[in-house]
Amino acid sequence: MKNISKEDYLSAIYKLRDEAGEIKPNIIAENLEISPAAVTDMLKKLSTDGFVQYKKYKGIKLTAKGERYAVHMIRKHRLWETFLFEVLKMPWEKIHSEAEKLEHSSSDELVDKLEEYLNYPKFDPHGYPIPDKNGSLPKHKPVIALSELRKNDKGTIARISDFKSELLVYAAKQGLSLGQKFTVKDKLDFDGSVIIKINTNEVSLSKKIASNIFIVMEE
Amino acid sequence: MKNISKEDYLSAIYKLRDEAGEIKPNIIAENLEISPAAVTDMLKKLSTDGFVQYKKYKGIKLTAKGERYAVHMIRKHRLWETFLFEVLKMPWEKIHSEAEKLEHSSSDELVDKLEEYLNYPKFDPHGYPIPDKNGSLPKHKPVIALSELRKNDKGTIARISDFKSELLVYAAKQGLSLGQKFTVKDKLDFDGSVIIKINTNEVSLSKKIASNIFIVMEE
DNA sequence: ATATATTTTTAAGTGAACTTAAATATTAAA
DNA sequence: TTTAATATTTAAGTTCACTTAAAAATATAT
Ligand SMILES: [Mn+2]
Ligand SMILES: [Mn+2]
Ligand SMILES: [Mn+2]
Ligand SMILES: [Mn+2]
Repeated sequence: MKNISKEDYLSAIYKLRDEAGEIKPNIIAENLEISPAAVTDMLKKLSTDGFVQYKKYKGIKLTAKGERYAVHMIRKHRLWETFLFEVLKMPWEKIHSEAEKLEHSSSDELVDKLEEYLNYPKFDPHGYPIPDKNGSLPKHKPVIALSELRKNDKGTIARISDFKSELLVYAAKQGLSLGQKFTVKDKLDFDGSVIIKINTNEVSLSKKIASNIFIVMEE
Repeated sequence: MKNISKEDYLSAIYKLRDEAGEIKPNIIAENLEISPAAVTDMLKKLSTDGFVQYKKYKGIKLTAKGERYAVHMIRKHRLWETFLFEVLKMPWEKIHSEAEKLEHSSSDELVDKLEEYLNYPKFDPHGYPIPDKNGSLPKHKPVIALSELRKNDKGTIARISDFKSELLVYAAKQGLSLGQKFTVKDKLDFDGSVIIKINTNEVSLSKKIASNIFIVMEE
């Protein structure tokens, strides 16, 4: 294939399915920051190429081939992120957009060597699982959005959405980092914001922010 | 800028100037493996953007701005090559084409970190000098093509053209590697081929091959 | 159920980087 | 110096990934 644009569509569709369930052209358009018309256009191409199943006005679904390709791209992305963060020590909030470009410019051979060099990491710096060469994801405990928790629930931060660097900067400033334990002190009915306690600090997070932070519940 | 194609034109023009002296559209076309018409097209754009000085049917020259940009791209290219070879241990003959893509997909910040991680290398794995952040090239002894030497001349291999992986594979197989010392045993008037002695081995190289191997003469 | 709003698709058009074929300049040879 | 060969440019057309505006389908609200 080797086509930046198509590759990003496939990753986006794959990721949106996990998050949003049913995938509609509009969501893809928003996600990729392009017009809905462009999405329709591309869906037709991806469909003729056998990467998605697409009937107009009906749903969008990756084919087995499309899914394989998407996972493959996600693998590249996350391995690059890990390299940039762990090895080059680039800032947490910059690695995503950098990897967004590198993923399209590196051969499988290169990425496999990178994986080896990084010693087969299982999660990227934002907590997302890294698919292996065969496309299998590492086993991990189920994560849920922090916004789903209720008062007095305890958990550990496992993942933070990486698509907006502003969120990452903000999260870091609030002391939210992967592996951090916390307790939900309160949740406001009014606007859905949550107050959590991290160590001795209390931090208040808007509903939108809380829904972009994923955690593992304490049993 | 951020435009793969334009970036490759600029590097090509810069490198061709060193090798070929006067730069003509045809040479660029050959080098980039595109039609001469495409070159004319692009030269107009690069000219309006102030990267080259170009009057039709007259010569082509990089402006100061164009030269800065070209050196900048070459820096990225050579640092990536060094990383791929030294750190990831990718094969010598594959790193060039890989770097050819990566150079367009990495920010300055990333490349600066890469340089730091590599501990400020001065030459890439094929022996080309790596420009520093300011665009200055490291000091180095003058290199000349092996094809220019005469019988009994002695030298050290300092650089091997990287644009054709076949040449690199062949060179390696013949025992030609950077830093290798040799003596010219003979040079045939007939076809310009040279016979050199490396350690105890005698190797015969065609004129074309010899002209792609650069050496430092022994004083 | 009908009207209204929203989503999706179609239509038409753009800019970038190419192509091939034809026209025009330049350079080299007779 | 006229002719022939070669190099370069122009012209016209293609593909890709977009755009905006309008049309059509679907979803929602009264
Ligand atoms: Mn990411
Ligand atoms: Mn991308
Ligand atoms: Mn190279
Ligand atoms: Mn390149």
